[in-house]
Amino acid sequence: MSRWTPDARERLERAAFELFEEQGFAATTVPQIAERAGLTTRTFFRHFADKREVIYADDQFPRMVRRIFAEADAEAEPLEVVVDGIRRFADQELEGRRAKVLRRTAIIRSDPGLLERSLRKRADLAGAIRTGLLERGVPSTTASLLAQTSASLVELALADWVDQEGDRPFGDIVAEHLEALRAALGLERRPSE
Amino acid sequence: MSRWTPDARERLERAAFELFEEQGFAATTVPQIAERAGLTTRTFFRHFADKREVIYADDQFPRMVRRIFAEADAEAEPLEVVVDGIRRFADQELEGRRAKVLRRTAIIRSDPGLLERSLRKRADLAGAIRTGLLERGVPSTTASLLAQTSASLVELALADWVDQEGDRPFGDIVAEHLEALRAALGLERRPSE
DNA sequence: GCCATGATGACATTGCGTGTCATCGCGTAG
DNA sequence: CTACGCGATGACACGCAATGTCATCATGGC
Repeated sequence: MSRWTPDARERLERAAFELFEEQGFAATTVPQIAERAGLTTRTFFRHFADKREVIYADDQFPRMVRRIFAEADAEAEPLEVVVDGIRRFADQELEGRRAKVLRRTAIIRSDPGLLERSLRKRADLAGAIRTGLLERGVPSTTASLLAQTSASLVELALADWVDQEGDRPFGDIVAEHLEALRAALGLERRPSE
Repeated sequence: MSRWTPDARERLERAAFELFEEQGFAATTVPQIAERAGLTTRTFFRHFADKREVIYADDQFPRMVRRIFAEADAEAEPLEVVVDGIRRFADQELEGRRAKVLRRTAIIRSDPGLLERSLRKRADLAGAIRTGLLERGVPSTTASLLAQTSASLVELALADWVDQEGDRPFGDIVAEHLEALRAALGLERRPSE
């Protein structure tokens, strides 16, 4: 095929994960990652904007949000669109990836800089949901609040899903947290339909 | 007094704000800030962990959270404690600072790195609220969700308060957003549609 | 067979952030 | 009054992240 083996990006990602786990994020230099991947430092930065981004190389949230709004029932309530969409996506795509998510989470939790970056990913998720809601005609303030709420639910549910002893489905955890939030806000549960 | 003029930190903060507004955040170097403040680069980093932190030198949120829980009615509902506390603090301390908040907000919005840092400040706020709620005996999940919700309300209300044409009180905006969120989450009262 | 394209290498550069030691005024013990 | 420790700063060196720029060279279309 090419002059170069064509999986440069994947090799960089693999090398980075390995080194971060072996030595820690801060102690790993970009030249080290590049060397293990058989590439140069400059090439690393052609594939990833900075050293932190390599951790999110296979971030699934943008794809999730696109699918959620692409498959959404036109009649459904805004929040149901998002929560049901999250559940469907998680059942199909997240449950089989627990090991990889665990690896990434452990690395992120070990470094303040990566924690900060994960907050940007959370904000990006909220922003994408907000955009989707706006396109459905949801008013701006409501869209922002529901998007932030959805991101909070995902964030907290993901942490619980990663830390749990058992194997409760991610979607169930999200749904339970939503009910807990409704209760804390003083709202009644919707009558079953 | 001291050998040195005793307001090094304040001088650094002033110099940084000026230079960020004159040249932009990215185009301003730490040596420039230090020079304008009559200090050295090394001293800058003794007062601020990094170049971004200088923007938050007078961050009021930690103090706000301490006061909220110190003055909280022991009987009040968790969410009311937080929202009422925010309103009281904002009425007393925020309304007079709009000009300064506007300056900071403009700088933050101009730079992706500062936006990312502001997300950490939001997370710190949520974490502090969560801790306060836990100490009041609120269950862990509820405390996390209410803390995230409170942080979202503050974040969005602050943006609206900064961008507004008029001068609606910050506390009123928070309260309105909370009602909007309740409406968006409470699906049980829907006569039609 | 020639050339545009695109990915990579090689090299230089800027600036953030840190470690380390020296300096020097101040307060305090003796 | 002197000596000493303390604390803030200066001076200097350094590693590394991140970017700009030009060269290289296989591939695929013409």
